[in-house]
Amino acid sequence: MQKAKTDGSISLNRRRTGKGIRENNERIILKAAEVAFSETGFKGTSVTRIADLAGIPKANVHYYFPRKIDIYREVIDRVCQLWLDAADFRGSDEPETALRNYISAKMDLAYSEPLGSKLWAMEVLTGAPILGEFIREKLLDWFELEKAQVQSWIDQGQIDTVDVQTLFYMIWASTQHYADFAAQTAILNGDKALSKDQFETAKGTISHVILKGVGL
Amino acid sequence: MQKAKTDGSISLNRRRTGKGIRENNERIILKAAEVAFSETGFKGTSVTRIADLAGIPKANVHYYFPRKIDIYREVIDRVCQLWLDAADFRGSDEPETALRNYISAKMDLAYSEPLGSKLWAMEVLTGAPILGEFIREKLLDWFELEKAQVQSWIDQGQIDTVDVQTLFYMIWASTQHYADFAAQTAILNGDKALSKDQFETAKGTISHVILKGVGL
DNA sequence: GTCTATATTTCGATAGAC
DNA sequence: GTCTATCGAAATATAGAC
Repeated sequence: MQKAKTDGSISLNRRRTGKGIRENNERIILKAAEVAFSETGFKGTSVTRIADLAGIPKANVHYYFPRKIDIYREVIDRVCQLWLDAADFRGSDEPETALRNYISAKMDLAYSEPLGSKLWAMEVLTGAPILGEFIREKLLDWFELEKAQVQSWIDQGQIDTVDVQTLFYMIWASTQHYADFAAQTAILNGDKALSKDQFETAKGTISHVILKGVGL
Repeated sequence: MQKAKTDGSISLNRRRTGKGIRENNERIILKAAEVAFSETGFKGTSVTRIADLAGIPKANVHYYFPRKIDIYREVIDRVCQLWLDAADFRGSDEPETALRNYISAKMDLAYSEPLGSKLWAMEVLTGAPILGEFIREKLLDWFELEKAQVQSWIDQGQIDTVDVQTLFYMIWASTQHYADFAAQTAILNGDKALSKDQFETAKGTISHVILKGVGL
């Protein structure tokens, strides 16, 4: 979350003079851009909107990031990192623990990083013009390994015979739904964002259905 | 799909002279707009883009729909109709049949109307500025009835005790994933759109996991 | 590093000839 | 009903004074 600087110090929101200015302003801009892009996508977001959200003159935004696409790439890069840092199955050989931990980690991520999830969804909806490369070059290999693990559980009779890809998509879709469709779930929840307790309840039901659903 | 005219005839893609021109051109524009809006959302879509997709001069698009928002509302209205026309649980008192049919209907809809699903997702991602009203006024009531049906199954011990809202969200998310995240599933499928057979396989696994997951 | 002014393009929408 | 031309606003991006 925080960026280590070369001198070892950490820049937070506090404005600084000297060397930290660029780093600090870049972070503020990227934070604002994450909000804006997750709301209206790349084409639908103006640099003016990002500048306003960041509380920085538009010209300064261009000073740090010459073109809009430069901001977008940085923001998407961070989302890719979030995905790669998320839990995977390789930490456990035991399907019940592995699945439960994975679902829990994905739900926690949807709760703590909803903007990242929404950005991912927005990118894929628009045809994954930037994310496509990442999915092809990094996620694909990761996916093959994870699928192999689940397939081995099936081959050994530890879980039911299910389509492995579909199982992953169910977990991804169900957990990310709570970030991507938050506007909808809020309305259906009486115009109130879901509480942390409701997230935990949802996590419990998703875990129950998925685990029991594959025979655990 | 086809619109009945007052004279009883049907307009398809073929250009006509006389009374059918407006209706025919409006349909062509709406079809193009559905593609464009589902890709880049309302703000991110230009009237020029819609006109180009429709193969109609931009000025003509404005002749039929004075403002961009007029096109958008029409397209969203159709999506709302699709949702309401989709299957619900009230056709069956028996949970296994009801759930299986509902999942099947939602998967068929994701396959046959992916643009509608993507538009819905795009709208909700952008905060549901238009859909919000529909969700509040129509979907909410529908949802309460459906939830009550599922809750009665739980109360009568026909299915496991799960969070009913979460169960619905799992079904919606898992089925709509195949439309909304098609760009991603295609890449993970070797840069090839999923076949009808793969859709059926996915439908089978989703049904298996959901039904068994709630104790059926 | 900041910020006003501005160049250039694109966009939504309209006018008006045909 | 069609379509060229265009207006005014908004958007991306840059220049240049401070």
